[in-house]
Amino acid sequence: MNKSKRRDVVYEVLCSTKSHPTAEWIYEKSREILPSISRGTVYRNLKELISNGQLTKVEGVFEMDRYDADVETHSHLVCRECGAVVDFSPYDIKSVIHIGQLDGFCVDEFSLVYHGLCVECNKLSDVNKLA
Amino acid sequence: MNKSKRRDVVYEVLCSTKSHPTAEWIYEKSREILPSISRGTVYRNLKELISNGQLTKVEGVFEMDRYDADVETHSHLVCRECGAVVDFSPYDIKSVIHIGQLDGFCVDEFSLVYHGLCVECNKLSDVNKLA
DNA sequence: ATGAAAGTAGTAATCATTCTCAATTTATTA
DNA sequence: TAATAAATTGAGAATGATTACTACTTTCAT
Repeated sequence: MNKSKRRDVVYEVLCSTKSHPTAEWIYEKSREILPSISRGTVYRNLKELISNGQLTKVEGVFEMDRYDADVETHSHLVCRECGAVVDFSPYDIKSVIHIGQLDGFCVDEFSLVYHGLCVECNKLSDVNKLA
Repeated sequence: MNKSKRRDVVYEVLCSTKSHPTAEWIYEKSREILPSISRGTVYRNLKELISNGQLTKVEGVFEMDRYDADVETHSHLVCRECGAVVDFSPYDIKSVIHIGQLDGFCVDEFSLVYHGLCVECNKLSDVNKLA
């Protein structure tokens, strides 16, 4: 990866917020710093920074993709009304569901998705390792 | 809601599987039963069935929307390789993360999103109730 | 049976995202 | 320091899932 002013700006803009912004928001903010930057460049660099492990896409929160420079946490509190997305470090799901409360949020729904390999695909990947 | 053959077919097609299909898949299957049904009709009826509480959109799993006639469960196991989506009734997140195993799946990532109202919006909705 | 409301097919429009490509910038090597 | 190869970019076209529109059909309460 060569050095690139545009990529640096995209990354800095994302690091400057905890709001889990959309690509469009990142594009607008980046233009305040580099007015000539294009949407395509923002999208491309977001992708490259993801492959490079510097940021992640926040899935399952809104229709639009959202990005996060915090590559560690994977849990979020989402306000249905104003759209605020707040990071949360999350394990005790039982009590949250029971109490319906988390950090002042009134929680009434959750979405939990586990990602991995199913039995079949796991077998196949073992075979491929041997080959 | 009037009765509608198309809506019934869309609903039956979705009920016939546990694979959490896309709208396109539902459209193809529905055409096997009613060849004249259109994509728009499938999308519209999926939406209406959702408002009517008969099915849900599965969020945060893939790029495309997926639908599920099981309106109760909210947790899924997703295979990164073949795309299989398996229902799971899910609370003990800690042990899953620790063991990395669930129903034969090799789990290496999860995504947990809590939905609700933030403090501010909760206050506002209280105010509105009084008014 | 009849008229209003609900539903539909087909197609155009939308809109976030990706792709294309000629031009520019960066890195490498002579 | 050239010169060449590789990476990056802007602008705009293309994509593709979903939604909107519209003229026509069906449903249903009276």
